[in-house]
Amino acid sequence: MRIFSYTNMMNVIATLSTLAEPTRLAALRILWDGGEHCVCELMERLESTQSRMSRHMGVLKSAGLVTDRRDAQWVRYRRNPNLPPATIAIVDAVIAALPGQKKKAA
Amino acid sequence: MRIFSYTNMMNVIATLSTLAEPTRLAALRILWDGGEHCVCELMERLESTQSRMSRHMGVLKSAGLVTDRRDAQWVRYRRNPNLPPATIAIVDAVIAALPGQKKKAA
DNA sequence: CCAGAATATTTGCTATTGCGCATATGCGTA
DNA sequence: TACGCATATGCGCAATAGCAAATATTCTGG
Repeated sequence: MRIFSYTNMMNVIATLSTLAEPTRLAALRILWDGGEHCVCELMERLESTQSRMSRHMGVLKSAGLVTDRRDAQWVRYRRNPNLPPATIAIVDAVIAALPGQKKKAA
Repeated sequence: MRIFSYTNMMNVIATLSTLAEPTRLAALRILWDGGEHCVCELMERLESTQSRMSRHMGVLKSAGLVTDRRDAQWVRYRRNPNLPPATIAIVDAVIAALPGQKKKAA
């Protein structure tokens, strides 16, 4: 396993493994709207634990998918505005594959 | 972690974790052309081991991404022709994100 | 039936991942 | 400074994934 141009292939792999976790994917989906969301909000909406949520956000962050900003006692996370198009395409496709939140039909 | 409509979300997660492995992703990329490829070929091209390659192909298969067919002493794998569009979109995006094999420019 | 090629699978092992719990840290206010 | 809220992190644990080596299985040709 040394032939492919790992240099970059591994970035893709990293992105994929980051996405391949329910809580993380759900969080990213929420952040994908571009807005800011604090850990506490995500925690509530995803019925997760403080430590778990924080940890997962850390993973998303170190994968470069999201950005954080300290605002008083909160930390606001949001979708990294500088993602490479290829990465955006992947996340878009993944989120599109998720079951929608079923708005009521007309 | 019980609120989201897991039923289907987990399928996406499964697909993602399947893709999140270098050897598997590289193999799928090869199979993505729609043609048939035996394990021995993949093994060679990816510089992998017999057991490793076989196992990874098994994972791709049980994830529903590929199909296999026995042909004499070989087993020919190929991209599952009946993938749901959403899955195809994901794999397309992922493969597009991989470093290309650099054809010589004009 | 036998030998050999191509695949699959079992086994034992190591590394990684996700979790909960407890604790630490940053920040605002009294 | 002390307290409380929001978030991060250290730690030990259980489950999972991936690997190599050995063995089993399937099929072909003789």
